[in-house]
Amino acid sequence: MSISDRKKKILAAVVDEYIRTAEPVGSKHLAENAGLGCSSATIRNELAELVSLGYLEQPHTSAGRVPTPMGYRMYVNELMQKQKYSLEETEEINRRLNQKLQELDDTIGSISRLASQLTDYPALALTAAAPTTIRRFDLIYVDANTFIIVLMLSNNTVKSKLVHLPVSVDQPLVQRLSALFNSGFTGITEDQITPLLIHSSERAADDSMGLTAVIAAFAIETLSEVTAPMAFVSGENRLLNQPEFRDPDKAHRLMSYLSSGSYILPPAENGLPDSSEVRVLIGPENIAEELKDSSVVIASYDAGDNTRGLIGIVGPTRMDYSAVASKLRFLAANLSRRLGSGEAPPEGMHNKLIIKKSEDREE
Amino acid sequence: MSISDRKKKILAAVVDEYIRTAEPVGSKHLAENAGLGCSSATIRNELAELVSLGYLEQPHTSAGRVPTPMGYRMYVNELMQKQKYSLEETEEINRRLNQKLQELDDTIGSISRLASQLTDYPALALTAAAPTTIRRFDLIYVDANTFIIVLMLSNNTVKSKLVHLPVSVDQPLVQRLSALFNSGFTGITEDQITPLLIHSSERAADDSMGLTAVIAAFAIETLSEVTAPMAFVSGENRLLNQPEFRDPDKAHRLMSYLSSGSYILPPAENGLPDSSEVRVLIGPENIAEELKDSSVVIASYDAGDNTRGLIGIVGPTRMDYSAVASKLRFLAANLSRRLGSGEAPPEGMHNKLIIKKSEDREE
DNA sequence: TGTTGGCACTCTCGCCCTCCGAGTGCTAAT
DNA sequence: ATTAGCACTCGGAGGGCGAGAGTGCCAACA
Repeated sequence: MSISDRKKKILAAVVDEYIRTAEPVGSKHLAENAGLGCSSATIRNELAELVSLGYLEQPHTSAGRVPTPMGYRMYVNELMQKQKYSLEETEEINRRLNQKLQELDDTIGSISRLASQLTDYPALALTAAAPTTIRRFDLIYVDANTFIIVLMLSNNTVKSKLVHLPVSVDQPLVQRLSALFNSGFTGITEDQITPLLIHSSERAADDSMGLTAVIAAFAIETLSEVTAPMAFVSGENRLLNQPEFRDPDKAHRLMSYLSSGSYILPPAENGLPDSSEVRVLIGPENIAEELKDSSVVIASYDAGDNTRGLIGIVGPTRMDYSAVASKLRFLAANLSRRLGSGEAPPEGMHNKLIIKKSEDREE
Repeated sequence: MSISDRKKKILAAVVDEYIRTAEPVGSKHLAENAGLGCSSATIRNELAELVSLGYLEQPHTSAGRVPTPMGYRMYVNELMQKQKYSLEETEEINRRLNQKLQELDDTIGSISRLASQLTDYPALALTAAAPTTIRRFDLIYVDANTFIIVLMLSNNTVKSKLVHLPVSVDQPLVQRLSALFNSGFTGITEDQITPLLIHSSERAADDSMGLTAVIAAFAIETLSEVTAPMAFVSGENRLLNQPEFRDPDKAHRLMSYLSSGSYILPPAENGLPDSSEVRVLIGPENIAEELKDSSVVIASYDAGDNTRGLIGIVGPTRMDYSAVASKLRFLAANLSRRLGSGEAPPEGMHNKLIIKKSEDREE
């Protein structure tokens, strides 16, 4: 069912105003400021209808109107004007994105921090699990009791580890193991590394000291670490800026849910949506009980290596959807461009001589 | 100046009770529950004196007494009874410590999370900067456009990185560079890697493609990363459990200070105290304005490699000093035992076949 | 001299009540 | 269909009141 054009205008004005002020908005105020050419009485009539249609509600008789989740939904779907960035803002975000990405480790954490700083809401970042294999295996002999394991993974990262041994090994054994793992353990996923495979390798290498097991364990651990979905939340405390979270208990409930790191996305979103579209989950549309009266805005980006990452912003239902959505869209698009696309990730920028470490944190 | 024995008992009782209830404590209540054999009137007299001595104060006439920072200081220095753990608790902490340390990366984060969980206050973890050098350099040739840099550091960790090149290199060059770096760049600290050194190496290696600069940049970056003091905060939201932070603004101020990651320790503590003693900073003893009416409990531990780490707990001045201090002491002692002590860190436990990943997060 | 019970006093907190104003719904006029 | 006017409603701020907790002081007592 469609509603009149003027109703839409009024609804949009109500949502905009409520987002700005967090206070129920009345007919008179609307008539004066919203610039639609009619009097407060007319608007009152329209408002009454919007209430009975379910788009608005009144906290109590004779307070102004407040959008319902359905009202927000309509706003997000049809009425919201997409925000464009000025050149300076774009510049600013880009600059900070660059800065963040230079701190190459903990990328996911930086992204979520950046998103939170930009929007002034709590942010979360997730990465999906992606099947990863070992592409290359190296063992570096250091001394009789020490060697280094170096794994090059199919996602073009390298993991390494120092191993101290209670027993001593000789260089030939290390080389033998290296060759063996390179042929037997590359190109397979974590669950293909079976005890059987380990055992047979052990015999093939003539390894009586359990080295094989140690190396295999590191391989398994590394793969499971890389494969595991990761979650990161930051800026939880920004919730306290929002009037709807002035109640410390309420704030605490949501904050500890957020930092618990266990999000439940609605089934539809579960597979980390492919499109670079921004999704909005309003109040009861969320599955998690703790989010039932909050909203979440999610964007996904191409993290390279067939993986999609996800950035989300959490806030009250009265969230500035327009601003948040466009910021998230921008961020996701840029991340995709930088991280994603094809086999060879743009290592280029890491190769440059980057000495200065940026030390800025939140605020 | 020393105070009478009974005054001390009473002061201790007041602090204990106030820590428990967060409410001013009155003479009658004290007479009935604190088990010192005298009447409320006597206690009133003593309380009045304690007030004039500066150990206690009254929020207003005819409310109970509340400890002043000076009162807490006395409590912490002399009156507080050190809490002993039951066997089960010790067991429990040990179990979780084991679990945490198995997730070998992000140790500092895990420690702070664990501390926060144990105490139910926000926790922070810091590591001091320690001079670190490169002990060994390896370059692994992958293909004409790709090689891996592997650095073994003086703190017995290994860092590695994949480098993609726009130009192609041959294996001999890579080997030449490897040898060169091994002789020229090991055993020196970050600031000894000068442009001059890089330049002369470049010529020595006959490297016309700037590879030397790339590798040197990684060395510098890695060293500065490892050397840099790190900070980590977790459980900020637990502040909201404390009645003194029911005011969202107050809570927000402190929380955002905490997550800003810039602590200022009093000069005395600045060098990360050597002793494994636990320090308590009460209210105004803190330098940072934001901490003036909160307290911080700090313990330091031997993180190996001549580095000391620091764990801190932040809470209201009415903090359960006794419990927090003993938990922190226990944690620090255990960490020292596991991480610290001498040249060869106990890698042993990492060598074991650890496959199960623990997935618990906060709460 | 130190301790105790008694008593009047003080101050906060929670409660209720009232009043004010913003905003509504309805009706009659345009 | 829109508007102006009007009576009505309801939440929130502000003021007054009473209860209760806790004190300080005093006089009596060991």
